[in-house]
Amino acid sequence: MQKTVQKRTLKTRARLLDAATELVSQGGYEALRVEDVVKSAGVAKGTFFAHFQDKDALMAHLIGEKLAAIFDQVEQDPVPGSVAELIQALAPVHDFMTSERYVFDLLIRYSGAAAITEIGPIARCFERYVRVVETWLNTVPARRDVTSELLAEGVQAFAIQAMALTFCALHGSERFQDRLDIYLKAWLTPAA
Amino acid sequence: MQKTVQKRTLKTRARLLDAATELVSQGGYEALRVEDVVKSAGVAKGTFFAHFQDKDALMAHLIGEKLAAIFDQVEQDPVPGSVAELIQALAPVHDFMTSERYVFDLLIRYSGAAAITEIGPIARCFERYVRVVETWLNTVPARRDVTSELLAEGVQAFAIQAMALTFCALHGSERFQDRLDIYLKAWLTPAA
Amino acid sequence: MQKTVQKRTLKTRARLLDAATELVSQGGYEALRVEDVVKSAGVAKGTFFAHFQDKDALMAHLIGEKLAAIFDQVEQDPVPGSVAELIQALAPVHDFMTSERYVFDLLIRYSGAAAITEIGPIARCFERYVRVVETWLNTVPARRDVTSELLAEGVQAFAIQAMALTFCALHGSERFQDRLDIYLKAWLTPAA
Amino acid sequence: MQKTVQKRTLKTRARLLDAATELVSQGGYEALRVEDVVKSAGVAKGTFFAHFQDKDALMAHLIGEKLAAIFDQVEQDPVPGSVAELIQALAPVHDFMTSERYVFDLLIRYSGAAAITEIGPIARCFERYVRVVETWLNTVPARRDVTSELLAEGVQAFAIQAMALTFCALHGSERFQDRLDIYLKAWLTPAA
DNA sequence: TATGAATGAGCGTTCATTCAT
DNA sequence: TATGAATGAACGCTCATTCAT
Repeated sequence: MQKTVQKRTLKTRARLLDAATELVSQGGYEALRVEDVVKSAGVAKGTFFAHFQDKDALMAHLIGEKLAAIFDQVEQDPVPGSVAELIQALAPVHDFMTSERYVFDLLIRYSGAAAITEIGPIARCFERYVRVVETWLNTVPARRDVTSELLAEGVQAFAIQAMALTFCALHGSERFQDRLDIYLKAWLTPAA
Repeated sequence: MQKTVQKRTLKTRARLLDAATELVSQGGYEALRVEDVVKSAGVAKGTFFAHFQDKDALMAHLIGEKLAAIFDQVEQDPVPGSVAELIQALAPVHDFMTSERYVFDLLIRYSGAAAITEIGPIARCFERYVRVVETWLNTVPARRDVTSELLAEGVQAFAIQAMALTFCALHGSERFQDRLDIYLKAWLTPAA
Repeated sequence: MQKTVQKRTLKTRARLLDAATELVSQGGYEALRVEDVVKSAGVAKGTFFAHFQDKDALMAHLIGEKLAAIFDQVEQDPVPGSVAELIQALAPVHDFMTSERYVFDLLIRYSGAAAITEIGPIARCFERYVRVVETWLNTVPARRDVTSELLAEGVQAFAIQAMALTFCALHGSERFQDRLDIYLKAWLTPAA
Repeated sequence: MQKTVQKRTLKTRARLLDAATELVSQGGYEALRVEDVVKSAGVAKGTFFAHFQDKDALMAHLIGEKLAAIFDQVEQDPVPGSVAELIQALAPVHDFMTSERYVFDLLIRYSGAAAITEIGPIARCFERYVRVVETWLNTVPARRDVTSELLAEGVQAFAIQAMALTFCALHGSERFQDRLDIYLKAWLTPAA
């Protein structure tokens, strides 16, 4: 009996997520409204909040899920052997992160966001970002005087910096990848 | 004739800003209400929106102004001679930036925010951040194989990274300055 | 389940209407403020707009309701037996219609106003006006060469004409009823 | 010197009227904004109110002017010899009056409107309407047991009734002229 | 779990009109 | 006469979230 209930619960949750995903694919993340989600899923508004703490939780779930899928793909690609290849390998991640100003802001906001007990899906993605880059640094020529983890965190910091400047009228025209390339060469390359 | 008009305009604008500043000093940025501002300034609501595009524009102005004042102060302090001193010198800036979650979010949101034609006050502050650090790098021991500007941009990137983690349940407990210290030592010190 | 919900909805709507009616009785229609209505009804502003498209919709409802009540009363009065008595019988209706310039304007504006699918409450009242007069024409001596409905529509046309002139500086002094009397005698009386 | 001033005054007034007329021809009466008028005329807002009591005064002027021009034309057309021809002859007037709901409402509102000392341009038009029809009634077969003026006023009343029903969802589909034809035949024709 | 009406605080807007210069 | 910044009182709206059923 409990299983039956759980099944129904999961089904409702799935319907909400499906509806939300569909709506996002049509109008983007920023325009997503809880009302539209529940209408599209065919449930009542209250039901939504029985499944998600709040709208941000849904948002984080959707974006986290999407990023996880992107990382899954990225990790199947060939391992980069140079800074340029590393940037290229991360391109799908960065593209998504800058696909909407709203998405970027939310990612930053939740970059470290975690409830006290549970790590949020977005925080997990940033962790994964670091983990993946850390692994790649075994094959990418880089300085060895600091830990790979620190280097990877730096890559993330520089990527965020470059992405932020993408949205800036002053620097928007400069290419994101070119900028990141300069940053990462300086960060990763051992000073001769 | 034109001057007369401008004088009145400037006076009204000043009254709005003064009122807002006073209110912020009492209740913080997040709690600021447009209605309170106009009431306190003794002007009509319509007048507010004749002076500021929207509430965010006022917010950006206030925060930009505040940061400018902080930089004015910081630039009068002794020039730092080490990474540790550099972090210390920037402390007022970072403290303000992390004083309210709301402030940090708004800063990130408007970090590159600028209408196509005019640079926003916050974007200007981030520029100044880089400029100031760039100057300091003349007296702080740092690698010289890349431009000071690039190094300064990196300092900003790492500071933002460290600040973002400040708000994170996972890393909140670690001291912001310790984290930044590690980052900047790795970034600025020439890899042997 | 559906019934339960409807009951609450109806109750809220009734509270809004009661509050509005009370406020109108104190300060008239023109002075009615949405904010006062919701405050007095003890509901949220958002709730108001969930029940009424906009302020005008409430206004139309209130005025329609009031007119309906007046007609209810009028229809219980003795059936008129002459043009003079007909005018007298309609007096409560005309009095209300000219009680406030605002009311008259709104009546005209919504006299035919109806969403494409639903007939507005005011349009319904104008229909009722014709219906009632039509009935009376059985007992009021009048020409019989045209339908009673046509005659009744004419009575309405002349009443509006006379009411409009009531608000006119040129004719305001002339008595509404005298003017209407002249019109209706000419309209209803069979030309000898 | 006084003449010079007057000339300038008239010029400014003319520019305001020209600008307003042009804007109306583009966007209709309802959408006309004082701000657009002054901008287009190249004068300050305050200047507008030095020339027109208020916006309604401009509106009344514009519409009155337009109607006067229409009557000028109408009076040059052949004198009607029947009810049908009378309706046809008035068609340009009625067309304009129903061209915009806003125009119709304003006409009704000011149908009798006149400041205590000066008759408004719209009131004048309604007077002219009656005068013109009154004249025509010499050549149109009509009852003679009441004054032509009364008959003409009735024509106006029925025209307004028919126009109002034009805007009504219930009767909008029925043709205005057919309706008016029925009304006027009953009104003008001596009851046998 | 599900329902969905109700909440609620505040933002942005409107735009004719006024008034000090 | 001309100027145009300022007025001002509502209105309409937003929309995530709550809660009684």
